Amino acid sequence: MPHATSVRPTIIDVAARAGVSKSLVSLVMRGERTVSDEKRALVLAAAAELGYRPNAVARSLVRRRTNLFGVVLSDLHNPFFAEVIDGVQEAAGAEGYRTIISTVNLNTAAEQRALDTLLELRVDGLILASPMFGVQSIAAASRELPMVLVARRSDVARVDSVTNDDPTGARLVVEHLAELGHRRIAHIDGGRGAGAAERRQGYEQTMAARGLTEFVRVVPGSYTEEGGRHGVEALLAADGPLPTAIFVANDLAALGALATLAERGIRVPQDVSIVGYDNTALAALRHINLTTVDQPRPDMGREAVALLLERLASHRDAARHVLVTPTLVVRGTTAPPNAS
Amino acid sequence: MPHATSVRPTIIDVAARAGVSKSLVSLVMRGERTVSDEKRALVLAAAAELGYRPNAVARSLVRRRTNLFGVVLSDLHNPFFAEVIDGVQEAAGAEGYRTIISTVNLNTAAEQRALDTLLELRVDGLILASPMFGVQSIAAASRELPMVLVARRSDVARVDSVTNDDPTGARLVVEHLAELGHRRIAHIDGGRGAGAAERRQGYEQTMAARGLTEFVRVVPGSYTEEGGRHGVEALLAADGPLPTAIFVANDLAALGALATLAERGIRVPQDVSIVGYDNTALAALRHINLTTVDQPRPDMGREAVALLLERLASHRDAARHVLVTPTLVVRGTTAPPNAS
DNA sequence: GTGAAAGCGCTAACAT
DNA sequence: ATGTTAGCGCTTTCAC
Repeated sequence: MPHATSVRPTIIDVAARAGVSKSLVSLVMRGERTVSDEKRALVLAAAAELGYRPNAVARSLVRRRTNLFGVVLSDLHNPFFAEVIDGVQEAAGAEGYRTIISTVNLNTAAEQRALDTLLELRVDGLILASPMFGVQSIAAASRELPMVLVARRSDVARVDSVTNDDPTGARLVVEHLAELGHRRIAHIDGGRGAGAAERRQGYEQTMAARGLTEFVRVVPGSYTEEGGRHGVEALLAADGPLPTAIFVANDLAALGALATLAERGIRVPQDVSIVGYDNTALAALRHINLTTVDQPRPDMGREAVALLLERLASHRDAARHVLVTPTLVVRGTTAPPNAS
Repeated sequence: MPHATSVRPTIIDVAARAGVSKSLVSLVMRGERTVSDEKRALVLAAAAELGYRPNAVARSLVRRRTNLFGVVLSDLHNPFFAEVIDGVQEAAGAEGYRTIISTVNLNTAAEQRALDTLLELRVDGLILASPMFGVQSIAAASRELPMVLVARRSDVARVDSVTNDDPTGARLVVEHLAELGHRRIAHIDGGRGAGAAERRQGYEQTMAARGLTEFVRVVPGSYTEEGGRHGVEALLAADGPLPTAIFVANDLAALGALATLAERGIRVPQDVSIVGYDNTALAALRHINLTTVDQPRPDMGREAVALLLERLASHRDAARHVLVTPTLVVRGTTAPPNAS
C-alpha cells in the first residue's frame, strides 16, 4: 500500500512524540506566538520527523470556513481569464486564501454542476468570470455566500460585479481614429458577448459627438474569429465606399477581420485601419501588432477579491459595482486614412 | 448577517424536519437504494424546503478522501495547458472526481506552496503539468499520494508521466519538409523547455536518416516569441545560403520567427517554409495558419487521470510512462522550396 | 428498512 | 504557558 492514508500522522501522533498535548501542537502549527521557544522546537522537531502535514479538511470543518475562494470560468481558452486569475490569486494569496478554479466550456449544465460542487466544498466566496448562468442560479447561490461577477453585471441583490467601462473604451477607439483623420469608421458588433452592446453604444455616441453620425455603420459579428470574418465580408459586399477604419468588438474577431482583409489583398493599415478590444496576448504578438483597448485584467481580479474580503469582514448587504477604466494601446494596425 | 454560516441547514435539521434519523438522510443523499420510496420522498422534500446542501468538508473528513484531484500548472497563459485541463476535467468528472487547479507563474517558490496546499487539502491525486520543481519535492509528495507528470518525465519511483513522443514529432516535420524538396532545413532550438532536447535530437536523427547530415543547422532559441526572433536573426546573420525551411521548437517561437521574417521582407512560404510545434490555438488562426505538430492534449489529460485512477484502485507500485503520438498538421507556412 | 452511537482530525473555549 | 474537553457535520458499523 504505497499511499495508505491511514499511515498519515495526525496531530495526536505529533503530540505523543513531542510529549505535549494536541492543543499545543495546534498552537504551534498555526504559528501562535504564545508558545515557549522550548516547546515550539520540540513540536516542530516531532512534526518534521513524522512528516506531519496539517489536515485542512478537519480544520475547515471545525472552523466553519475553508479559506478557499471558488472561481468559475466559462472558458479557460480565452486568455482574458488567465490574467484575471493572476490578479485573483495574488490578492487572495496575500490574505491567506487559496483559489479553486473550475472551468466549464461554455456549457450551462456543467456550469451549474461546477457551482454546486464549489458550494458543497464550502468555499468562502465565489468569483464568476463571465458566466452564462441564468439569474436564478446566481440569486440562489448569493444567499449562501459572498459572490462577485467579473466581466458581467447583474442586478441581483447582494451580488457585486467588476466590469470594464465599455462605453469609455469604445470612445477611446473612435476618438483615436477620428484624430487620425478617419470619418468612415465602421463597427463590427460583438453580438451577445459580454459588453458588446455597451461597446456599440459607445461607438455610436462618440461618432455622434464627433459629428460623424452619417458615417455610423454597424455590421453584425461576434466575439470569435468567424465573427470578424463575416463582419468584413458584410462590409465588402455592401454598396458604396469602404470604411477607412473598422472598430472590431474584440481582439479575436479583429484577427478574423485581419485574415479576411489579407486574403482580399486589402492592406492594413494603409487601406484600412483596424482596432480590437481586450489587448489579449494575441494582440501584442509582433506578427499581429494590433491596436486595441486594454482592460486591466489583473486589477479586475484583485478588485473581485477585495469585494469578497470586504463582504466577508463587514457583512455588507448592498451590492457594489466596480467599474475599471480601459486604456487605448496604439500599435501597428492604425494609421491616417489614404489620401485617395 | 447575509451569509451567516450558522444558518446553513445540516443533516440533523433535515432529519428533524422529515421526522427520521440522520442516518436515513445520509442514505438518501448518497442515493442508496435501500430506502423505502416513502421515506425517500419525505427526506427529499425536507431537504428541498430547507435548501439543504451536503457538506463536502464533513464528508471528506470521515471518508478520508476528498474526491478531488489537484492540478498544478506552471503557466496558465500557455494555451497548451487549457486543453490538457479539458481532458482532465472530462475524465475526472466521469469518475466522480472534481479538479482543483493551482497556477503558479513559473515561480518555483509559489509552486512549492501550491503543492503543499493541495496536499493539506488532502486531494486524492496530483497532476503536475510541466512543473519546474526539483526532484526532491516530487519525490516527497509522491510518498503521500498518487502523482503524475504531464509534459515532463522523471525517474522518481512511483511517479507516472504522460508525454508526447517528441522525437517522432520532429521526424514528421523533417520528413514533410524533405518530401517537399527541402534540403537546407534549419532548427531553432527550444533551450531548456520541456521536450526541446528530444525535438532537436529527432531533427538531427531524421536529417541523418535522410542523408541530409551536412545540412543540419541548429541555432539556440527558447519557447518564447523572443526565442524565435533571435533564432531567425542568428540564421540571417550567418554566412552562406539561407535555409529554405526552418523547424522552430514550438508555436510561440515560430510566431516570433514569422514576425522577424516579415520585417525583413522574407516571404513565407515562398522564400522559406516554417514549421512549429504544439498546434496551439494560435497556429490555427487564419491570419497565421502555421504548419505544426499536434500533441493530443485532451488525450494527455485523460491519460493522466486514468493513471491516477488506476493507482488509486490497484495500489500499483511501479511507475508507468505513457507516450502519446503527435501528428503533423499541414497548413500554409510550408511549400516546396523556390526554384532558385 | 431504520436508528443509535462512535469517531474522522482538528480548533476553541475554558481551566489550571 | 499548557492541558482538557466538547464539538464541527457527516459516514459507518452494528443493533433492532
